[in-house]
Amino acid sequence: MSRRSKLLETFRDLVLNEGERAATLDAVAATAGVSKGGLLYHFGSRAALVDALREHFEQLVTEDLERMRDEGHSPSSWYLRTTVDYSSELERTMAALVRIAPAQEGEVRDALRAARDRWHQAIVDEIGDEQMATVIILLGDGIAYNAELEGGVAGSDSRFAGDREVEHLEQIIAGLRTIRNA
Amino acid sequence: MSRRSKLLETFRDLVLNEGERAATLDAVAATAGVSKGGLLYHFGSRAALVDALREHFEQLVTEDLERMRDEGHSPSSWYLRTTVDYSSELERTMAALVRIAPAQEGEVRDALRAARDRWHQAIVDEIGDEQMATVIILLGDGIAYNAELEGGVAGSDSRFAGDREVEHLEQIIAGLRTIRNA
DNA sequence: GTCTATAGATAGATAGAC
DNA sequence: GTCTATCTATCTATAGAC
Repeated sequence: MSRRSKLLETFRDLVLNEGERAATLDAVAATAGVSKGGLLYHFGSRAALVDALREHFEQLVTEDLERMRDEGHSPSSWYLRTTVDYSSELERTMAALVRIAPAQEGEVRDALRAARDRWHQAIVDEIGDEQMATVIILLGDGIAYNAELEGGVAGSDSRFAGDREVEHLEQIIAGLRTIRNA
Repeated sequence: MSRRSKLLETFRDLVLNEGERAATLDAVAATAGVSKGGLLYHFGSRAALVDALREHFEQLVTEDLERMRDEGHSPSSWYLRTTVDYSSELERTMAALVRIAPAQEGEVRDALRAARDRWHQAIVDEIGDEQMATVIILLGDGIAYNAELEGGVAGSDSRFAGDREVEHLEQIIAGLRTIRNA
């Protein structure tokens, strides 16, 4: 991994683990084992770190949707199952952006909204039901929220954000679609 | 409203509107129209502001549950309908605590978890179905997440967090419970 | 209770050596 | 590309006048 990527990952993890306030240039540099000058060579300002994180997120979302399509996954199932994997790069990057969004100009929030709408559309295309698609998106957001509350443990079997929970959700959604299609 | 309450509210709104990073003692004092010394008389440190916000949240949750019970509301419906009202003191206080949670000791996260579990239990007591109760909690969390993404507009008719959306959710949940009870 | 003044630490960022 | 040194602004917090 390039040094630049390593620094961006360190920034992201500090935002997630210690909060936006603790993710200072000093902290990023020290955690990544580099001097502040070294960090500032790759990212000329703190805002540049945020920008790079957003750009990385947009790329990850595109890759996620491409992979979903190329491997022929069901969008609704794919969305719930990838959302629950809080250890993935996509989920961690998105969670970090959600944290810092209010302090940023509109671009970060725009990127988050755009990603949500792309997933929503993919699910609508699959199941042809706007409201059910919204339910699935909301459930995914709820899972992510609760995963964060538990400290973001990957593969957790928490009552609110575990693997088993997703299986229950899928059964419930399957039941729902049955009655709505009847 | 007491000056102390006014200052706490200002801190909370700064966290929500500008982010944790911008909610400094200087900013709180200036926004509330008081000097920094005046602020520090009421809250001896920044940590004291966070503590007071958490205590206020715990009290609001208790009042919310008492009101729900005393007025005889359906817990699942009450939860979804109060969650969508992003302008309420409870929702704003909770959202602010979610923002600052990672930077805090365990107490803030404990309070958030405890509140979630109290609402979950109330819904389980109503509908007698653990998994459906979890679905309702997750939908509520998803609504809150999306309300934040839209800037927390009260009474919004957003596709993801509006009043009409909650009516759809309630119809869907009602349908679900019908088939699960059959 | 509220203020001003100020201390001491830390923030983001620049300059220039290597 | 990475470092040290340093500047300036801002942050939390204290002291003490009113």
